[in-house]
Amino acid sequence: MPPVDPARERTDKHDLILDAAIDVFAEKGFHHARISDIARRAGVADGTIYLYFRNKDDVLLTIFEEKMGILIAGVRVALEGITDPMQKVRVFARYHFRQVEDHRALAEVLQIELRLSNKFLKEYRPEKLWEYLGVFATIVREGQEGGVIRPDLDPFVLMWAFFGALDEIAMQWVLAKRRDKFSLEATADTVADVFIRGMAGMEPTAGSEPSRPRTVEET
Amino acid sequence: MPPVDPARERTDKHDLILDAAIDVFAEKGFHHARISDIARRAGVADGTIYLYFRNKDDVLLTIFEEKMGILIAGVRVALEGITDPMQKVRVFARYHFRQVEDHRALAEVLQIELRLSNKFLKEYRPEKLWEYLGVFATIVREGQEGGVIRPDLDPFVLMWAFFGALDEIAMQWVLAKRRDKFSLEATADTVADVFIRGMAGMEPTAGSEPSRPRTVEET
Amino acid sequence: MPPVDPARERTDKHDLILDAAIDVFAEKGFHHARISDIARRAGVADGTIYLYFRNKDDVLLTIFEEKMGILIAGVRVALEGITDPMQKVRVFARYHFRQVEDHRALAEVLQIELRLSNKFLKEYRPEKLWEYLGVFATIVREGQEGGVIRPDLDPFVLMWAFFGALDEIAMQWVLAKRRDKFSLEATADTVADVFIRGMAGMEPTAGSEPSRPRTVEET
Amino acid sequence: MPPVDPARERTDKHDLILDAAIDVFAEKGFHHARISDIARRAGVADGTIYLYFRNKDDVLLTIFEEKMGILIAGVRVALEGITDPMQKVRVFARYHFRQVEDHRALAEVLQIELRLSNKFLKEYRPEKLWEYLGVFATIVREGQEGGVIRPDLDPFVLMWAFFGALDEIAMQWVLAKRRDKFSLEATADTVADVFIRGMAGMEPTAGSEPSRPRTVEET
DNA sequence: AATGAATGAGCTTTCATTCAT
DNA sequence: AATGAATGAAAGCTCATTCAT
Repeated sequence: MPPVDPARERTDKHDLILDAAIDVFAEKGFHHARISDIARRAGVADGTIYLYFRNKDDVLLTIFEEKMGILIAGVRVALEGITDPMQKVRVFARYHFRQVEDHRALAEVLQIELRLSNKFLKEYRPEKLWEYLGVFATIVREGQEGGVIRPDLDPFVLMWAFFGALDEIAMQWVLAKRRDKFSLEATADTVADVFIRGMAGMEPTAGSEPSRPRTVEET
Repeated sequence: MPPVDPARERTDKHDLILDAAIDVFAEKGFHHARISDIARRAGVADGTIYLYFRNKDDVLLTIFEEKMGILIAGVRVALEGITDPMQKVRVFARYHFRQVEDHRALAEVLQIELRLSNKFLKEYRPEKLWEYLGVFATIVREGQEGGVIRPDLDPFVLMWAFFGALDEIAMQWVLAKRRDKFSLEATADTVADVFIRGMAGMEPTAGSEPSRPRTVEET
Repeated sequence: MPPVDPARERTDKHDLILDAAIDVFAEKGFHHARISDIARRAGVADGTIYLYFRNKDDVLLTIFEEKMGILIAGVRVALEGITDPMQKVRVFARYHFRQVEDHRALAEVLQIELRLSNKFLKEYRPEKLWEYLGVFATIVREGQEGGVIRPDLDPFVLMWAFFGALDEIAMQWVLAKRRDKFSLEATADTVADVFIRGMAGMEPTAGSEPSRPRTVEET
Repeated sequence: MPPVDPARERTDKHDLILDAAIDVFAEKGFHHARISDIARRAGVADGTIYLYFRNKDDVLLTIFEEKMGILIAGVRVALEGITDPMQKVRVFARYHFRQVEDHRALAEVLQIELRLSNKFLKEYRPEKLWEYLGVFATIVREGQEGGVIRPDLDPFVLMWAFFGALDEIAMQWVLAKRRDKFSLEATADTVADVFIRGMAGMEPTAGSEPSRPRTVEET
């Protein structure tokens, strides 16, 4: 008699390995993580990992692909029904930090290890990251079309800047020895607030005119 | 001045190795870089590297320590004589990107490789990074004391957010296949502008108004 | 006769696997051939192979045993009715090369792979090979008794020499990129001719004189 | 103070490894031989082997190249001053067997393991083997020009046949449990004798005319 | 009988580090 | 100080074999 649901069975082991890998990668880093570490934590034999993944790199990439897919779906759900772009920015920030808080190990892996891949797995294009960040870029564009965000700002620059801000803060939170040192939720509001005001529309503060920024004197 | 001075001689080889290491790390990544690669590029024997550095990690850490020291000194010089905190923010952003542009290999190493070293992240305290960013936190605090930055914003959160924004954009610039795809200088202004407006108090001080940021020529 | 007979069924799968193994061994070599390759080519599951054979070595050995058995039976049939020992030599050579030509993959396996297995060489006694070659030794002995082959020649030495000659030429033919480069049949005559003359007694019997060997069309 | 002769020093370790490899390959076969086996026997570390050879294959190929070079030089010296082609054949056979006798392990490696490479290292052309055998082909051609060897025999076919005969006998000698079971020297004479007579020239044995060889009846 | 998912031992190769010269 | 040959630990991956179904 076969298992109740072989597909489910397979999925279980696949996921089992991925979850073990996330923990191990987060703990020791991708390069220091051994396949045998992942296997042991997943409760399978070393060779079994190669039944589900081509190699160690493939494990990392699959983590990225699958987990980012969930993240993207999640942020879309979180934004559903919200019409105010500025409110969307706040929700995005909070959602991001919520995920970091709930999936600390995953956050570590995605933040740090993936950059390695991004750079060294030459052929790999992190489409999923672009898709996730594209959600933010779309918010910005909608805000610009709605007149609440200045149209002269490049959505892509804002996208990277916003993500970089969130990412760096998440990193510091992850690295912090006392994890409760600061509240990610409150921080989300701070960051969202600064960006919202910074991107905000055409009504410039009264009585001020931009100064020419001085050129930086090179050292 | 003849190069006979032994101390000078030593320093020369020390720097020679570090500069070679920066190039090699940037090219192949820390883990794929071999000591023999560095030695060959520096024109010394493999063993010689161990006369100047404890091990491979030490080479990376020393790069960080020494180069961040220079970076810190440089940003202080760049900010000298500027009194307006908002202007300082702009200068900081421009200075940061100028360094990235002028020292691409170093930027790659500091941005990516350093984060990869778990040793670095979990045991090593990057005091120099804190010192560099502390310059920005001080700007914020001065702005708050001067009433041009809202006092309810946490300078540390702003510091990490600002650095994260700069860092992420620098990363994208470094990763971009066509390096001239977008102007880091214009982007510096955009990011600084958003933060300046975002952090601004309700009663703006004259001269703190951002300049028109130039639009990035497509991603 | 219906194929329902279980014994017959078993034999079918047994042969199916052996034939698949011959192809795979010839293609990739014994060591590079995977059990799963053989299973796939035979259209059975990996595990099924272990129902018919003890292990991978056993597959190779069984190929040898069974195919050599057929070879031996075949050469005996080919020699049937021939009385002249010298003519038998010629027939043997032609028969051998005909088999190589008709069963190229099998020839490759028997020639090359079998020798590689140290197990085969040092623990296994290739009785079947001795039996096959024994046919030739018998021819020689009969020739010596009949006075057409010099009695001072050791039949075993001649046996190995003759087989070695045939085998080496077959190997070159198998390895040749252009398989039609030379005719194995003509070469069979040349080799047989040299051995017949070389072994001939001083007072030749009529009819033992070799035919003109055809010249090989370039190497 | 450097070693007396660094080149000599290097050569020593190079040769040390090759000689160890010959023994190990002969004992366990190429595929079952582990690099660590070779290293242990050579008295060096595993990694040292990779300072002198690219990989395991390269060790085998180098054995072939270098040892065949010596073999070729040796057979030429052995043939020096001999003018009679038939005598040359005898000397060649004796020389070959002498080498097998004196370098049993090497003979095993060259005979068996090399065929694997020959077949599977697709790009590899065993030029040295052709060069060695070419010496024999030349003898045949000279004999044909001198009228002592029938001109209708293809020198290449004879070359492979002769080598195959020697090789097979050498193999049996190597495999024989009682190594003194038969004298290679006497056997050399037998084989040479058969070939010499078999190849011999235009004076056919009196009173005999070649019969048409019957066509082999296929099984 | 048949399956094929799972196992885990086995081995080549790399490269940071050492140390005799 | 400098060299660079030598070291040897370490680990990713393969694949013959097993066994629960």
